[in-house]
Amino acid sequence: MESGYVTLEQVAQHAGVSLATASRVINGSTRQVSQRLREKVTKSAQELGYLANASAQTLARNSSSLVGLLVHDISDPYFSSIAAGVTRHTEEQGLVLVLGTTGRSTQTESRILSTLRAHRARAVVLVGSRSTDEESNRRLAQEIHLFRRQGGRVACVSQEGLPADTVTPDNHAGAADLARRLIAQGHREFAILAGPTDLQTARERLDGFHSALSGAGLQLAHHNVVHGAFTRDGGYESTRRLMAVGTDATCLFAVNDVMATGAMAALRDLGLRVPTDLSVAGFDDIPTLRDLTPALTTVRLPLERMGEQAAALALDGEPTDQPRVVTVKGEVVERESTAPPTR
Amino acid sequence: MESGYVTLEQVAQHAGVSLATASRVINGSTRQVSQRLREKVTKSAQELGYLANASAQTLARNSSSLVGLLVHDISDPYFSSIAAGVTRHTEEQGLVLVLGTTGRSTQTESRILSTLRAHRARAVVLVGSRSTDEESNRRLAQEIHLFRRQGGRVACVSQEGLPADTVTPDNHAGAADLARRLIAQGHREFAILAGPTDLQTARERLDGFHSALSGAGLQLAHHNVVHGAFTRDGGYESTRRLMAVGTDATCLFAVNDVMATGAMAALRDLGLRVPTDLSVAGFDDIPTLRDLTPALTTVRLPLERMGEQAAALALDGEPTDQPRVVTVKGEVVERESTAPPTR
DNA sequence: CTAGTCTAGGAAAGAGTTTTCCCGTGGTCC
DNA sequence: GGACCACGGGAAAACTCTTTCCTAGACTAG
Repeated sequence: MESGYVTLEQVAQHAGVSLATASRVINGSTRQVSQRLREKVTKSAQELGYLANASAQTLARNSSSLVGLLVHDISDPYFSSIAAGVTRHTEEQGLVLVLGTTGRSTQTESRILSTLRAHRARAVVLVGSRSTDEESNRRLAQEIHLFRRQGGRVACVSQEGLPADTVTPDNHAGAADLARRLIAQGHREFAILAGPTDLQTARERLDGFHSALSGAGLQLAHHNVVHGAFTRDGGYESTRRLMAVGTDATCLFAVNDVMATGAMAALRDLGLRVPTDLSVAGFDDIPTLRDLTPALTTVRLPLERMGEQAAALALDGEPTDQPRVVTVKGEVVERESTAPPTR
Repeated sequence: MESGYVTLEQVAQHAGVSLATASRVINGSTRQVSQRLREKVTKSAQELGYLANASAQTLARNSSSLVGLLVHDISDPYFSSIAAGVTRHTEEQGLVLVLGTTGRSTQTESRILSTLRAHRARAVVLVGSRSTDEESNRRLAQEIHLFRRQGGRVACVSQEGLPADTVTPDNHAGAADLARRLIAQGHREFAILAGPTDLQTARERLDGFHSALSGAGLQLAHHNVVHGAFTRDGGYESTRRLMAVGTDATCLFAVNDVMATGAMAALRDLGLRVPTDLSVAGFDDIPTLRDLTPALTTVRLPLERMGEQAAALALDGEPTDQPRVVTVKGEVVERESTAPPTR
């Protein structure tokens, strides 16, 4: 009681039983322990303030209660929403969540993954779109393989293609739905903030939007597609570039909400009104951004639920041989940031 | 290489040295190892793909590389901003961040704290205002004491009064500064969304605002102070209640930005314009909310830096006997959500 | 009544590191 | 040349659990 730690041995001694018995009582193993001893042990543990040493348990069991969560940037509301879902699920199960932020560096990602491996983490949830760079995908797949071989489980959010269970939004369909709704509003000329060229999610959304336009017999002018960072500032900057050369578009589609936010700020700074001068639409429906004015027309994704589902894929049930893929449909939400074109 | 894990013993064998030597090479202990053996060991480790078992290390060293971070709700941008700072600092040091979300329950908070204790976490950063409930504060202080006794270090953000290093915003001064600026704009009648009654941060901001008003010879009518949840929806709901009974205020101060966001939404729904019909001010200057329109007048806190500082307090240097307190000044940022009153 | 089965308890063998302690070698100083 | 020291290396203890294996006793069946 006095100094430092109370060990199970001390509890056993205090209760007058063997170490084995004490262990069986405390963690409730398969083996039975008589009511009498059971009480003695719990009472002793209580009195001494015993707290099991988690690393010793991990070492002995060769399996820990750690679950990893890898995101690009936790202060981005997209990631923090998903993180909230993952946390909820892990905490319900009494597991411990380890948060790793990669800052979009695949190197950091691999490093953290191996740290998790060192900790014998039970599972890891990878969030954030993969790049289309083959080399780094291969390296990541290798790390995942190692993680797996040690008995760890892996689930991904929004990055199909990796050898792991995945919950992914139907980016293509969502963007196509959105495009059709915008066309229905009367728009014919579109500009797109397409994000980075090497980001799968961004590409799928671009493709989906594009194919719906084609389906409606509309062209997308090359100069109306602007690439840039997948962030608020990326959206701002891309919009400035777009408007600098000028555009004939009546509607601007940013492939995610944070970019759309940047776009709206840029337009405001340029003295343009949304949606009067230009309609703006996004993708994700980030909860924190719902209070923007004008409210953003976007494609709603149940981000928190997606996090929960990913955690469930990684933690519940038995591991499967074939990677499972849960596809989440996005739902178009029309708000004030888009309106029929005035010209 | 084939099955499961590579242990240090295997590395030692492969290199033809003792376990002790291998250990000394890999972790770079105080003891010297000859260049010759050093190379042999690193080469073997490399070849075999050795990765140290973190729990075994923790057990042997009786100190882990885990750092805890406790927040109320990670999807709240206030917390995720701070979390970003904490992550940055911990990852720089090669430490592993454990994220716990308490959902504002002190019980959950204690539970997570003891889990961290079980893991021999090196430090923990507690974020989020303490309640003014004495009983739960006492329990928390007790947990902190236990954590400390095991060699763990504790730092807090925004919750002075606990026996731990703290970085805290100067809520009183910030709110008072804001009040004076608003008075200078010409406002005389204020309404306040004061948050929960038992939240220290909320109370300090209310007090600071209030004392600046008194200093200017202004009264704050009782019916113009509304209490409610510290969240966006709390702000919305409080505003609805305030407006339902009617107010003579020309300016509404919400004690944090997310509440202010809710307030603006409520006013919009009521058909009132900000700032024409009513000015609105907040506190925190949440980065994600900077794109609201009208842009929010608020008190800027360097949230990410505060997170870093807290992590630094908990990790760098030697533990001190006396709790250190770092006070962060907030800076008033005037934006479009406040304007001189029109009546 | 004996052989066989089941049960609860304990001793001890791990799990993979770190670290202490011991030993031999080689150098330095009178 | 002997006493002392510094240094690099290894054997083994320590860290705290879980779990296997063993044993003694109780019970059941024939």
